[in-house]
Amino acid sequence: MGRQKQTSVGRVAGLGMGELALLRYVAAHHPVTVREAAEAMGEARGVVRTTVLNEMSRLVAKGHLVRKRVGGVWQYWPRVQERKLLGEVVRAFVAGALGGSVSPFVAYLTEEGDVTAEELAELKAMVRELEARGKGKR
Amino acid sequence: MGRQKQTSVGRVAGLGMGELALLRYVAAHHPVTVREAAEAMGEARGVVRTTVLNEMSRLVAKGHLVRKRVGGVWQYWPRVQERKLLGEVVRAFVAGALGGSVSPFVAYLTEEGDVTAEELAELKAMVRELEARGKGKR
DNA sequence: TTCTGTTGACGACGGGTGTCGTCAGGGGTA
DNA sequence: TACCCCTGACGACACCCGTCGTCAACAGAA
Repeated sequence: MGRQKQTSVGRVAGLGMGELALLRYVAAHHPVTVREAAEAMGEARGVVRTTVLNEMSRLVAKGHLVRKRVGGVWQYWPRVQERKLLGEVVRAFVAGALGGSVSPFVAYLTEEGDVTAEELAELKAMVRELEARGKGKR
Repeated sequence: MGRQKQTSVGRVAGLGMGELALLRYVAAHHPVTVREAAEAMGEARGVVRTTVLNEMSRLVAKGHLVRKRVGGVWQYWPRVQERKLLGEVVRAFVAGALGGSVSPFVAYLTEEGDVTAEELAELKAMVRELEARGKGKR
């Protein structure tokens, strides 16, 4: 699949799209070497090894990744759990792009979100709890 | 409220944070003149008139805003409804930053989303419908 | 008509990201 | 030991976006 410009769709919390994609990959497959990540990213985004290497360095510099030398090669780990990371990302997005309102998201979910069974169960539980507590505001 | 660096938190769908904030403002108050927008943005983000003017021009160039000369001044309108715009933004975010999965978002809602009563009702309806249809996947 | 404040069009700059190419080390293998 | 492939560290560039400053065109007020 060919390269794409992919300039600025979805930057969040001090991370660019490329960095975020890479970070997600590492979070899902750690520990990871540059080679592995480069291959995955190469396939997913069509980028070269040095690009990935650079991004990983930046990620380390930004404190999102940590690395340790193992057998002559560096291996990378995410600094925080993926769940936590994405939570942060979502929070930043809601605050920054949506001005703090979750309505657009709720609308999105309602209209076309591919909600899995687990997610549905989660939502159901949330709805039940919020209703019980009468926590819905305004 | 002071200025902030606010470099890259939340870029989406070919729009920067500043542009998006401005676009939201216009969508919520159209028709709007540069002066009005500049005052609002000046207060909200601490930016100068020419900055807003520039952003509005870019937004026009990108096709997100249209303008019409009224009494010697340009007035701006959003090209699409705010609801549609934000839907697009959310879609881009989910696809780009979350890799297509809405889980992080559901988790966010569950944990700390300030869900209003209307949103809660919407979610409830959605849950009911999805359950009825057995549409939850996997 | 002349002066003054308002508008817009441009042009600039700096930083952050995406993307590479190049070059120097290091480890095995002939 | 001499060579070759794999790794990383750097340095470079192009773009986009946030932010301004400047200057010319205009519309009223005097």
